[in-house]
Amino acid sequence: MTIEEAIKQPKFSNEYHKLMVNLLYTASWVDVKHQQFMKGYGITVQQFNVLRILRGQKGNPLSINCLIERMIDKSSNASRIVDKLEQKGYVLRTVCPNDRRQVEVRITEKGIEFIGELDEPVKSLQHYAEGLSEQEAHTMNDLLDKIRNSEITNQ
Amino acid sequence: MTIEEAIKQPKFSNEYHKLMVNLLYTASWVDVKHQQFMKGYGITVQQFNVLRILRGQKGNPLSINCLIERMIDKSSNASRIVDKLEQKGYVLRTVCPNDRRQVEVRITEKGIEFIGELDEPVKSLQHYAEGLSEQEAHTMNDLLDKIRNSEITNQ
DNA sequence: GTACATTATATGTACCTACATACATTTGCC
DNA sequence: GGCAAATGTATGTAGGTACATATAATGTAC
Repeated sequence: MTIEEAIKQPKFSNEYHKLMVNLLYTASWVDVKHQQFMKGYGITVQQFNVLRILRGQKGNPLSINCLIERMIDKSSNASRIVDKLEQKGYVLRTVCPNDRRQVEVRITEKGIEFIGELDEPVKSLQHYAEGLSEQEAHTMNDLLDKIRNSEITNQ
Repeated sequence: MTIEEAIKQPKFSNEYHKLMVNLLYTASWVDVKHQQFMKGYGITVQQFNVLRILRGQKGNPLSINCLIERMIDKSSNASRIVDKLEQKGYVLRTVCPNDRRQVEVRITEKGIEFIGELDEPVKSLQHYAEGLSEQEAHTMNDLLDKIRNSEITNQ
């Protein structure tokens, strides 16, 4: 299905307008796929991403602020996502002794086990990109970076 | 800024994983830009999109269902978005005489005037894509379509 | 034409997000 | 040390989203 068919708009004013719509539409489409997948494991996409970031720290804790820096969607509320993960027993929160304003968040054994079970099935989500050749994926990565970085010249 | 820098992840397991993250991150980035812009006009992105769809109908009404088909984010609640637009006086809702289950939504004069004021400034949002050449934009549109359409073969 | 399924929209609910604000702690300056 | 600014996190609130369900109108089989 072309983007024109997907949103029943026969034509766009130009290739750039079409690109903006296509980008938002496709990302939303991918996001919904992720949501549906995660739901089956009783976790949200954001919670999963935080858990995966923490696992990547290999036992070292991360402050809430550092967590936000590493999140894909930085506008969501990291504090409350950590709340949910703590309730599930997947992470532990402790006040940092050096700076008592900071909170050290670290993944628990239970969290590591849980996310480990998702490693294989989660790879299937990548398959959505694998309709592209590696060259095409590379091209697209470059173009996405280029969109974000053309901002300054366009102000 | 590369996607690696943006989310402080030094490397991805492969180009496909990177692409999924990059796609979601970039779309969220663009969406935030749109949100911030629309906020200045007292309207949300979804409300704006609905209003623009209705204007495109050139006076003809559209049912809620037809509206959903044309929306970029189909999972949002069209009924309540129309509520908000009706409260602002930008659209009118009437029961369809032929099928009294359906609701005909049409844009008002006030709505047309309002959205007309946004035509020029809204073009600036497209500029985010204009860091790309027309050829690159075209390539990217094709690749985005390809991602969504490779689904079937990946099931 | 009655019963049942289908369609179109609206609404209730729980959760999520954006943003403003609060609160505690630390830092820098005098 | 005392005070203002900065920093890090949490929370309150309004609104948005996902999904289940409700309501009403229409279509269909008999």
